[in-house]
Amino acid sequence: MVRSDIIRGHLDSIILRLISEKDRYGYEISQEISLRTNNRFQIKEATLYAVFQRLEKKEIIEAYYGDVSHGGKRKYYRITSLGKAYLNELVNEWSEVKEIIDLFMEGLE
Amino acid sequence: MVRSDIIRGHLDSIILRLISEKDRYGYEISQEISLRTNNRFQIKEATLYAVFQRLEKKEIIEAYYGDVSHGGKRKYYRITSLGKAYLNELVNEWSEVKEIIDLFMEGLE
DNA sequence: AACATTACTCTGTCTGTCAAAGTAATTTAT
DNA sequence: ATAAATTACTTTGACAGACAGAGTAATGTT
Repeated sequence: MVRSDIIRGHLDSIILRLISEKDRYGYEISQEISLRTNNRFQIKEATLYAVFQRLEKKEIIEAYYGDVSHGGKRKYYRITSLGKAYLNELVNEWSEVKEIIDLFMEGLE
Repeated sequence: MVRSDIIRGHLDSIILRLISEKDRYGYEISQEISLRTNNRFQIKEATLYAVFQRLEKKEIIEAYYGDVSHGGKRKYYRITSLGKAYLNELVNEWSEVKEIIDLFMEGLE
């Protein structure tokens, strides 16, 4: 299980990526992250909803209410065009971050 | 220039790596980071000295005073054996983090 | 003498993450 | 039928890491 303070700062990217594939709701995203990472990383509920608030405020995502199929009322999020541009930036930033940190981590494995 | 909140959490790794090469003092580390990253990343002074305090408290590094060659009195840091083990963990953690984030970022470049 | 550079320290602030506790609806087990 | 589990979202308060800004002090340059 990876420490969350090491993933810190990349949550926007992860969540945005999932929403960019298709509209999703919170609980679904949390499940999907656990699934895709094989439980090597799990996002905490409080964190997830804090990210939503932040991204919605910046108009990177927008919300609408969906079905009440299993349990509580689902709140879906879709990515805006601003959000798509932002995600693109984040992807580029990630390659640069990898390069930079690798500069220091290489030769030690 | 990479945002610092995206490097956040990796500063211990970067700094420890530099100290593990040879004993170093703060100002030197700050210069070395700028140099190696070609100014794509610069550590802020306040942050650097905060990292030192944290790592010293955990007995991952230890300090001693050195020359007063150019300007202020230099405070050198060396890595402890505990620190070497810790750095090793951090290196492994970094490969895992890369894998995990890449899971989400791939197919978008 | 004045200024730039080297070198470290401290205080207060901001932001992201999270634990904990709560609300509410639906499904499953007894 | 009803208790328990699961699905689903929200809010509050706390904590840790990063940083701006201001300060101290010695040496080197003009």
